[in-house]
Amino acid sequence: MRVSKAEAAQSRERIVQVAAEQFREHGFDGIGVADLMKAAGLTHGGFYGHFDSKESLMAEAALRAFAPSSGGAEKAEKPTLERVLAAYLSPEHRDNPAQGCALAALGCDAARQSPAVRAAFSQGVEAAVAKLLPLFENLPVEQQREQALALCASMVGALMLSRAVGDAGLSGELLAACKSSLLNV
Amino acid sequence: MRVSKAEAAQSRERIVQVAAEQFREHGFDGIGVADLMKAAGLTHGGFYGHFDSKESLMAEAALRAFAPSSGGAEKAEKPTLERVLAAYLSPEHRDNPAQGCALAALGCDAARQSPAVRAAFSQGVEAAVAKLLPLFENLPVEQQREQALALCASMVGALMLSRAVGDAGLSGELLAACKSSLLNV
DNA sequence: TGTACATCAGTGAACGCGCGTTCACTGATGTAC
DNA sequence: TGTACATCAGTGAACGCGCGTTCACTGATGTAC
Repeated sequence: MRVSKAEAAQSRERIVQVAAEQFREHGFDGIGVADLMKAAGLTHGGFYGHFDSKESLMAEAALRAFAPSSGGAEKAEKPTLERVLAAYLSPEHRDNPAQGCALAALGCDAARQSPAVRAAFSQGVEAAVAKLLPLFENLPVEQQREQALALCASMVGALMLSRAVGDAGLSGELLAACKSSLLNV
Repeated sequence: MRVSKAEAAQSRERIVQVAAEQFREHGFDGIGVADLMKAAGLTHGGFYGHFDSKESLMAEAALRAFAPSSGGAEKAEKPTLERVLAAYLSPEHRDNPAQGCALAALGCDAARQSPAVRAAFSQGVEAAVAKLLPLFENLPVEQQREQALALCASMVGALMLSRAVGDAGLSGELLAACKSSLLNV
Protein backbone atom coordinates (compact mmCIF):
# COMPACT_ATOMS: atom_id res chain seq x y z
CA MET A 1 0.00 0.00 0.00
CA ARG A 2 2.87 2.36 -0.49
CA VAL A 3 1.87 5.71 -1.94
CA SER A 4 3.79 8.36 -3.85
CA LYS A 5 5.69 11.07 -1.97
CA ALA A 6 3.23 13.65 -3.26
CA GLU A 7 0.24 11.64 -2.03
CA ALA A 8 1.87 11.10 1.33
CA ALA A 9 2.41 14.84 1.69
CA GLN A 10 -1.24 15.36 0.84
CA SER A 11 -2.22 12.83 3.49
CA ARG A 12 -0.24 14.67 6.11
CA GLU A 13 -1.76 17.94 4.97
CA ARG A 14 -5.25 16.45 5.22
CA ILE A 15 -4.60 15.16 8.74
CA VAL A 16 -3.48 18.58 9.96
CA GLN A 17 -6.45 20.30 8.35
CA VAL A 18 -8.96 17.79 9.71
CA ALA A 19 -7.37 18.02 13.15
CA ALA A 20 -7.47 21.82 13.10
CA GLU A 21 -11.22 21.63 12.56
CA GLN A 22 -12.06 18.69 14.80
CA PHE A 23 -10.02 19.97 17.74
CA ARG A 24 -11.88 23.26 17.53
CA GLU A 25 -15.19 21.45 17.45
CA HIS A 26 -14.58 18.77 20.09
CA GLY A 27 -11.62 20.05 22.10
CA PHE A 28 -8.11 18.61 22.19
CA ASP A 29 -9.24 15.67 24.32
CA GLY A 30 -12.63 15.27 22.68
CA ILE A 31 -11.40 13.59 19.51
CA GLY A 32 -9.01 10.67 19.25
CA VAL A 33 -6.23 9.75 16.85
CA ALA A 34 -8.27 6.95 15.27
CA ASP A 35 -11.24 9.22 14.55
CA LEU A 36 -9.02 11.96 13.16
CA MET A 37 -7.34 9.52 10.81
CA LYS A 38 -10.70 8.13 9.72
CA ALA A 39 -11.91 11.67 9.00
CA ALA A 40 -8.79 12.13 6.87
CA GLY A 41 -9.60 8.94 4.98
CA LEU A 42 -6.86 6.83 6.56
CA THR A 43 -6.45 4.19 9.26
CA HIS A 44 -5.01 4.99 12.65
CA GLY A 45 -1.87 2.87 12.29
CA GLY A 46 -0.29 5.25 9.84
CA PHE A 47 -0.50 8.22 12.17
CA TYR A 48 2.94 7.78 13.69
CA GLY A 49 4.57 7.79 10.32
CA HIS A 50 3.54 11.43 10.07
CA PHE A 51 3.71 12.69 13.66
CA ASP A 52 5.63 11.93 16.84
CA SER A 53 2.54 11.97 19.02
CA LYS A 54 -0.97 13.31 19.28
CA GLU A 55 0.38 16.23 21.24
CA SER A 56 2.71 17.08 18.39
CA LEU A 57 -0.26 17.17 16.03
CA MET A 58 -2.11 19.39 18.49
CA ALA A 59 0.59 22.03 18.24
CA GLU A 60 0.71 21.85 14.46
CA ALA A 61 -3.07 21.90 14.12
CA ALA A 62 -3.26 24.95 16.38
CA LEU A 63 -0.77 26.78 14.18
CA ARG A 64 -2.83 25.80 11.16
CA ALA A 65 -6.00 27.09 12.76
CA PHE A 66 -4.32 30.46 13.28
CA ALA A 67 -2.89 30.71 9.79
CA PRO A 68 -4.89 32.94 7.42
CA SER A 69 -7.42 30.82 5.57
CA SER A 70 -6.55 29.87 2.02
CA GLY A 71 -9.41 31.69 0.31
CA GLY A 72 -7.99 35.20 -0.05
CA ALA A 73 -10.75 36.52 -2.28
CA GLU A 74 -12.75 38.25 0.44
CA LYS A 75 -9.81 40.50 1.32
CA ALA A 76 -11.14 42.94 -1.24
CA GLU A 77 -13.29 44.87 1.23
CA LYS A 78 -11.37 47.02 3.66
CA PRO A 79 -12.08 45.79 7.19
CA THR A 80 -13.86 48.19 9.50
CA LEU A 81 -14.72 47.76 13.16
CA GLU A 82 -18.37 47.30 12.18
CA ARG A 83 -17.60 44.55 9.71
CA VAL A 84 -15.16 42.76 12.01
CA LEU A 85 -17.61 42.75 14.88
CA ALA A 86 -20.55 41.73 12.71
CA ALA A 87 -18.63 38.74 11.37
CA TYR A 88 -16.96 37.65 14.60
CA LEU A 89 -19.89 38.13 16.98
CA SER A 90 -22.42 36.50 14.69
CA PRO A 91 -24.64 33.50 15.45
CA GLU A 92 -23.05 31.79 12.43
CA HIS A 93 -19.60 32.05 13.93
CA ARG A 94 -20.91 30.94 17.31
CA ASP A 95 -22.55 27.88 15.80
CA ASN A 96 -19.59 26.82 13.65
CA PRO A 97 -16.58 26.54 15.92
CA ALA A 98 -14.82 24.10 13.57
CA GLN A 99 -14.26 26.84 11.00
CA GLY A 100 -14.04 29.67 13.52
CA CYS A 101 -11.60 31.34 15.85
CA ALA A 102 -9.38 28.86 17.69
CA LEU A 103 -8.71 31.30 20.53
CA ALA A 104 -12.36 31.15 21.52
CA ALA A 105 -12.79 27.46 20.77
CA LEU A 106 -9.69 26.14 22.54
CA GLY A 107 -8.42 29.00 24.69
CA CYS A 108 -9.03 27.55 28.10
CA ASP A 109 -7.90 24.10 27.02
CA ALA A 110 -4.67 25.61 25.76
CA ALA A 111 -3.81 26.85 29.24
CA ARG A 112 -3.42 23.22 30.28
CA GLN A 113 -1.46 22.04 27.27
CA SER A 114 2.22 21.68 26.41
CA PRO A 115 4.54 24.62 25.77
CA ALA A 116 4.39 23.90 22.03
CA VAL A 117 0.61 24.34 21.99
CA ARG A 118 0.79 27.44 24.15
CA ALA A 119 3.45 28.90 21.87
CA ALA A 120 1.03 28.40 18.99
CA PHE A 121 -1.55 30.36 20.95
CA SER A 122 0.88 33.21 21.46
CA GLN A 123 1.23 33.26 17.73
CA GLY A 124 -2.53 33.16 17.38
CA VAL A 125 -2.98 36.23 19.55
CA GLU A 126 -0.27 38.07 17.63
CA ALA A 127 -1.93 37.15 14.35
CA ALA A 128 -5.24 38.50 15.64
CA VAL A 129 -3.60 41.70 16.85
CA ALA A 130 -1.95 42.15 13.45
CA LYS A 131 -5.37 41.85 11.81
CA LEU A 132 -6.99 44.31 14.22
CA LEU A 133 -4.23 46.94 14.31
CA PRO A 134 -5.35 48.69 11.09
CA LEU A 135 -8.68 49.47 12.80
CA PHE A 136 -6.83 51.84 15.13
CA GLU A 137 -4.55 53.57 12.65
CA ASN A 138 -5.99 56.97 13.55
CA LEU A 139 -4.92 56.54 17.19
CA PRO A 140 -1.51 57.43 18.64
CA VAL A 141 0.88 54.59 17.80
CA GLU A 142 1.54 53.67 21.42
CA GLN A 143 -2.19 53.02 21.98
CA GLN A 144 -2.82 50.96 18.87
CA ARG A 145 -1.48 47.64 20.15
CA GLU A 146 -3.18 48.09 23.51
CA GLN A 147 -6.52 48.70 21.83
CA ALA A 148 -6.05 45.74 19.50
CA LEU A 149 -5.25 43.42 22.41
CA ALA A 150 -8.27 44.64 24.35
CA LEU A 151 -10.58 44.27 21.37
CA CYS A 152 -9.28 40.77 20.71
CA ALA A 153 -9.88 39.73 24.32
CA SER A 154 -13.38 41.21 24.33
CA MET A 155 -14.43 39.45 21.16
CA VAL A 156 -12.94 36.12 22.24
CA GLY A 157 -14.60 36.33 25.64
CA ALA A 158 -17.99 37.20 24.21
CA LEU A 159 -17.92 34.43 21.61
CA MET A 160 -16.75 31.86 24.11
CA LEU A 161 -19.40 32.78 26.67
CA SER A 162 -22.12 32.82 24.01
CA ARG A 163 -21.19 29.20 23.33
CA ALA A 164 -20.83 28.15 26.95
CA VAL A 165 -24.18 29.46 28.04
CA GLY A 166 -27.17 27.11 27.87
CA ASP A 167 -29.76 29.85 27.57
CA ALA A 168 -30.22 30.81 23.91
CA GLY A 169 -31.55 34.25 24.80
CA LEU A 170 -28.60 35.06 26.99
CA SER A 171 -26.28 33.76 24.29
CA GLY A 172 -27.65 36.19 21.71
CA GLU A 173 -27.71 38.96 24.29
CA LEU A 174 -24.00 38.48 24.91
CA LEU A 175 -23.16 38.82 21.23
CA ALA A 176 -25.38 41.87 20.79
CA ALA A 177 -24.26 43.61 23.97
CA CYS A 178 -20.57 43.26 23.16
CA LYS A 179 -21.07 44.33 19.57
CA SER A 180 -22.95 47.43 20.65
CA SER A 181 -20.61 48.24 23.52
CA LEU A 182 -17.47 47.87 21.41
CA LEU A 183 -18.86 50.10 18.68
CA ASN A 184 -19.55 52.99 21.06
CA VAL A 185 -16.07 53.60 22.41
CA MET B 1 -17.52 1.67 57.84
CA ARG B 2 -20.89 3.36 58.05
CA VAL B 3 -20.67 7.00 59.06
CA SER B 4 -23.20 9.35 60.67
CA LYS B 5 -25.64 11.27 58.48
CA ALA B 6 -23.89 14.52 59.36
CA GLU B 7 -20.51 13.13 58.36
CA ALA B 8 -21.92 11.78 55.12
CA ALA B 9 -23.34 15.20 54.30
CA GLN B 10 -19.92 16.70 54.99
CA SER B 11 -18.32 14.15 52.68
CA ARG B 12 -20.64 15.09 49.87
CA GLU B 13 -19.97 18.75 50.55
CA ARG B 14 -16.23 18.12 50.45
CA ILE B 15 -16.47 16.26 47.13
CA VAL B 16 -18.38 19.12 45.49
CA GLN B 17 -15.92 21.70 46.83
CA VAL B 18 -12.86 19.70 45.77
CA ALA B 19 -14.41 19.10 42.35
CA ALA B 20 -15.22 22.79 41.90
CA GLU B 21 -11.54 23.57 42.40
CA GLN B 22 -9.99 20.65 40.55
CA PHE B 23 -12.23 21.02 37.51
CA ARG B 24 -11.22 24.67 37.25
CA GLU B 25 -7.56 23.70 37.52
CA HIS B 26 -7.48 20.64 35.27
CA GLY B 27 -10.61 20.90 33.16
CA PHE B 28 -13.68 18.66 33.31
CA ASP B 29 -11.86 15.84 31.57
CA GLY B 30 -8.49 16.47 33.19
CA ILE B 31 -9.33 14.99 36.56
CA GLY B 32 -10.97 11.62 37.26
CA VAL B 33 -13.48 10.39 39.79
CA ALA B 34 -10.86 8.39 41.67
CA ASP B 35 -8.53 11.36 42.06
CA LEU B 36 -11.38 13.67 43.11
CA MET B 37 -12.45 11.21 45.79
CA LYS B 38 -8.89 10.81 47.01
CA ALA B 39 -8.56 14.60 47.23
CA ALA B 40 -11.74 14.59 49.32
CA GLY B 41 -10.22 11.93 51.62
CA LEU B 42 -12.36 9.06 50.36
CA THR B 43 -12.09 6.07 48.02
CA HIS B 44 -13.62 6.06 44.60
CA GLY B 45 -16.18 3.32 45.25
CA GLY B 46 -18.30 5.58 47.41
CA PHE B 47 -18.77 8.15 44.71
CA TYR B 48 -21.97 6.71 43.30
CA GLY B 49 -23.62 6.78 46.69
CA HIS B 50 -23.49 10.57 46.43
CA PHE B 51 -23.89 11.27 42.70
CA ASP B 52 -25.52 9.66 39.67
CA SER B 53 -22.49 10.15 37.48
CA LYS B 54 -19.38 12.25 36.99
CA GLU B 55 -21.37 14.47 34.69
CA SER B 56 -23.89 15.13 37.43
CA LEU B 57 -21.05 16.23 39.73
CA MET B 58 -19.75 18.47 36.97
CA ALA B 59 -23.01 20.42 36.90
CA GLU B 60 -23.14 20.70 40.69
CA ALA B 61 -19.50 21.70 40.97
CA ALA B 62 -20.01 24.38 38.31
CA LEU B 63 -22.89 25.83 40.30
CA ARG B 64 -20.71 25.76 43.39
CA ALA B 65 -17.92 27.56 41.59
CA PHE B 66 -20.35 30.34 40.65
CA ALA B 67 -21.85 30.70 44.10
CA PRO B 68 -20.49 33.65 46.12
CA SER B 69 -17.54 32.46 48.18
CA SER B 70 -18.21 31.80 51.85
CA GLY B 71 -15.87 34.46 53.25
CA GLY B 72 -18.12 37.53 53.21
CA ALA B 73 -15.79 39.75 55.22
CA GLU B 74 -14.23 41.55 52.26
CA LYS B 75 -17.63 42.85 51.15
CA ALA B 76 -16.97 45.89 53.34
CA GLU B 77 -15.31 47.90 50.57
CA LYS B 78 -17.61 49.22 47.90
CA PRO B 79 -16.61 47.74 44.55
CA THR B 80 -15.41 50.18 41.93
CA LEU B 81 -14.41 49.49 38.34
CA GLU B 82 -10.77 50.04 39.29
CA ARG B 83 -10.89 47.55 42.12
CA VAL B 84 -12.80 44.93 40.13
CA LEU B 85 -10.36 45.13 37.23
CA ALA B 86 -7.30 45.13 39.48
CA ALA B 87 -8.47 41.98 41.24
CA TYR B 88 -9.77 40.12 38.20
CA LEU B 89 -7.02 40.95 35.73
CA SER B 90 -4.19 40.28 38.17
CA PRO B 91 -1.32 37.83 37.77
CA GLU B 92 -2.49 36.21 41.02
CA HIS B 93 -5.89 35.44 39.55
CA ARG B 94 -4.30 34.24 36.32
CA ASP B 95 -1.98 31.88 38.21
CA ASN B 96 -4.66 30.43 40.51
CA PRO B 97 -7.48 29.15 38.35
CA ALA B 98 -8.61 26.69 41.03
CA GLN B 99 -9.86 29.53 43.22
CA GLY B 100 -10.71 31.87 40.36
CA CYS B 101 -13.45 32.59 37.88
CA ALA B 102 -14.98 29.43 36.41
CA LEU B 103 -16.17 31.24 33.28
CA ALA B 104 -12.57 31.85 32.26
CA ALA B 105 -11.29 28.49 33.48
CA LEU B 106 -13.96 26.25 31.94
CA GLY B 107 -15.84 28.42 29.47
CA CYS B 108 -14.84 26.72 26.27
CA ASP B 109 -15.12 23.26 27.80
CA ALA B 110 -18.65 24.12 28.89
CA ALA B 111 -19.73 24.64 25.30
CA ARG B 112 -19.20 20.92 24.76
CA GLN B 113 -20.88 19.71 27.92
CA SER B 114 -24.37 18.60 28.90
CA PRO B 115 -27.35 20.96 29.17
CA ALA B 116 -27.08 20.79 32.97
CA VAL B 117 -23.53 22.12 32.90
CA ARG B 118 -24.41 24.78 30.35
CA ALA B 119 -27.38 25.84 32.47
CA ALA B 120 -24.95 26.32 35.36
CA PHE B 121 -22.88 28.56 33.10
CA SER B 122 -25.93 30.66 32.26
CA GLN B 123 -26.34 31.12 35.98
CA GLY B 124 -22.67 31.97 36.26
CA VAL B 125 -22.94 34.73 33.70
CA GLU B 126 -26.04 36.10 35.42
CA ALA B 127 -24.25 36.06 38.77
CA ALA B 128 -21.34 37.97 37.25
CA VAL B 129 -23.68 40.50 35.67
CA ALA B 130 -25.44 41.00 39.00
CA LYS B 131 -22.08 41.75 40.62
CA LEU B 132 -21.05 44.17 37.86
CA LEU B 133 -24.36 46.04 37.48
CA PRO B 134 -23.73 48.41 40.41
CA LEU B 135 -20.68 49.74 38.57
CA PHE B 136 -22.99 51.25 35.97
CA GLU B 137 -25.67 52.70 38.23
CA ASN B 138 -25.07 56.18 36.87
CA LEU B 139 -25.95 55.04 33.35
CA PRO B 140 -29.44 54.88 31.84
CA VAL B 141 -31.10 51.71 33.08
CA GLU B 142 -31.46 50.22 29.62
CA GLN B 143 -27.68 50.38 29.10
CA GLN B 144 -26.63 48.95 32.44
CA ARG B 145 -27.11 45.29 31.62
CA GLU B 146 -25.52 45.68 28.21
CA GLN B 147 -22.44 47.29 29.74
CA ALA B 148 -22.23 44.64 32.45
CA LEU B 149 -22.40 41.83 29.89
CA ALA B 150 -19.73 43.46 27.76
CA LEU B 151 -17.45 44.06 30.73
CA CYS B 152 -17.89 40.47 31.85
CA ALA B 153 -16.99 39.13 28.41
CA SER B 154 -13.96 41.40 28.14
CA MET B 155 -12.57 40.37 31.50
CA VAL B 156 -13.20 36.67 30.90
CA GLY B 157 -11.57 36.82 27.47
CA ALA B 158 -8.52 38.67 28.72
CA LEU B 159 -7.97 36.32 31.65
CA MET B 160 -8.43 33.24 29.54
CA LEU B 161 -6.05 34.43 26.84
CA SER B 162 -3.47 35.46 29.42
CA ARG B 163 -3.51 31.85 30.59
CA ALA B 164 -3.54 30.27 27.15
CA VAL B 165 -0.59 32.19 25.83
CA GLY B 166 2.87 30.67 26.26
CA ASP B 167 4.73 33.96 26.17
CA ALA B 168 4.88 35.48 29.65
CA GLY B 169 5.37 38.99 28.31
CA LEU B 170 2.33 38.78 26.07
CA SER B 171 0.35 37.33 28.96
CA GLY B 172 1.07 40.34 31.17
CA GLU B 173 0.49 42.67 28.27
CA LEU B 174 -2.99 41.24 27.76
CA LEU B 175 -3.94 41.85 31.38
CA ALA B 176 -2.52 45.38 31.39
CA ALA B 177 -3.98 46.36 28.01
CA CYS B 178 -7.48 45.24 28.93
CA LYS B 179 -7.32 46.88 32.33
CA SER B 180 -6.22 50.16 30.83
CA SER B 181 -8.64 50.01 27.92
CA LEU B 182 -11.64 49.17 30.10
CA LEU B 183 -10.87 51.99 32.51
CA ASN B 184 -10.85 54.63 29.76
CA VAL B 185 -14.36 54.22 28.42
C1' DT C 1 14.23 1.85 -21.59
C1' DG C 2 13.65 -2.44 -18.90
C1' DT C 3 14.29 -5.39 -14.89
C1' DA C 4 15.21 -6.56 -9.87
C1' DC C 5 15.07 -5.11 -5.56
C1' DA C 6 14.97 -2.01 -1.53
C1' DT C 7 12.08 1.37 0.54
C1' DC C 8 8.38 2.90 3.04
C1' DA C 9 3.13 4.83 3.29
C1' DG C 10 -0.50 2.74 4.83
C1' DT C 11 -3.09 -1.42 7.15
C1' DG C 12 -5.17 -3.64 10.99
C1' DA C 13 -4.40 -6.47 15.04
C1' DA C 14 -2.61 -6.00 19.46
C1' DC C 15 -0.51 -3.71 23.68
C1' DG C 16 -0.96 -1.48 28.21
C1' DC C 17 -3.24 1.87 30.70
C1' DG C 18 -6.57 4.81 32.88
C1' DC C 19 -11.11 5.90 32.92
C1' DG C 20 -16.21 5.71 34.61
C1' DT C 21 -18.89 2.51 36.73
C1' DT C 22 -20.48 -1.76 39.39
C1' DC C 23 -20.61 -4.82 43.17
C1' DA C 24 -19.94 -7.85 47.19
C1' DC C 25 -18.54 -6.77 51.48
C1' DT C 26 -17.61 -4.28 56.17
C1' DG C 27 -18.80 -2.35 60.30
C1' DA C 28 -20.53 1.78 62.68
C1' DT C 29 -25.01 4.13 62.86
C1' DG C 30 -29.68 4.49 63.74
C1' DT C 31 -33.97 2.23 65.16
C1' DA C 32 -37.46 -0.96 67.06
C1' DC C 33 -38.63 -3.24 71.09
C1' DT D 1 -31.89 2.92 79.34
C1' DG D 2 -30.37 -1.42 77.19
C1' DT D 3 -30.28 -4.88 73.60
C1' DA D 4 -30.83 -6.89 68.78
C1' DC D 5 -30.98 -6.00 64.31
C1' DA D 6 -31.56 -3.53 59.89
C1' DT D 7 -29.55 0.13 57.35
C1' DC D 8 -26.27 2.17 54.58
C1' DA D 9 -21.62 5.21 54.02
C1' DG D 10 -17.57 3.85 52.69
C1' DT D 11 -14.05 0.16 50.89
C1' DG D 12 -11.42 -2.00 47.34
C1' DA D 13 -11.43 -5.41 43.70
C1' DA D 14 -13.22 -5.96 39.30
C1' DC D 15 -15.72 -4.81 34.83
C1' DG D 16 -15.74 -3.14 30.07
C1' DC D 17 -14.27 0.29 27.14
C1' DG D 18 -11.70 3.65 24.54
C1' DC D 19 -7.58 5.74 24.28
C1' DG D 20 -2.54 6.56 22.55
C1' DT D 21 0.85 3.84 20.81
C1' DT D 22 3.45 -0.24 18.71
C1' DC D 23 4.35 -3.64 15.36
C1' DA D 24 4.49 -7.24 11.76
C1' DC D 25 2.94 -7.08 7.41
C1' DT D 26 1.53 -5.54 2.46
C1' DG D 27 2.30 -3.96 -1.92
C1' DA D 28 3.05 0.13 -4.83
C1' DT D 29 6.82 3.42 -5.36
C1' DG D 30 11.31 4.74 -6.32
C1' DT D 31 16.03 3.40 -7.49
C1' DA D 32 20.21 0.94 -8.98
C1' DC D 33 21.97 -1.44 -12.67
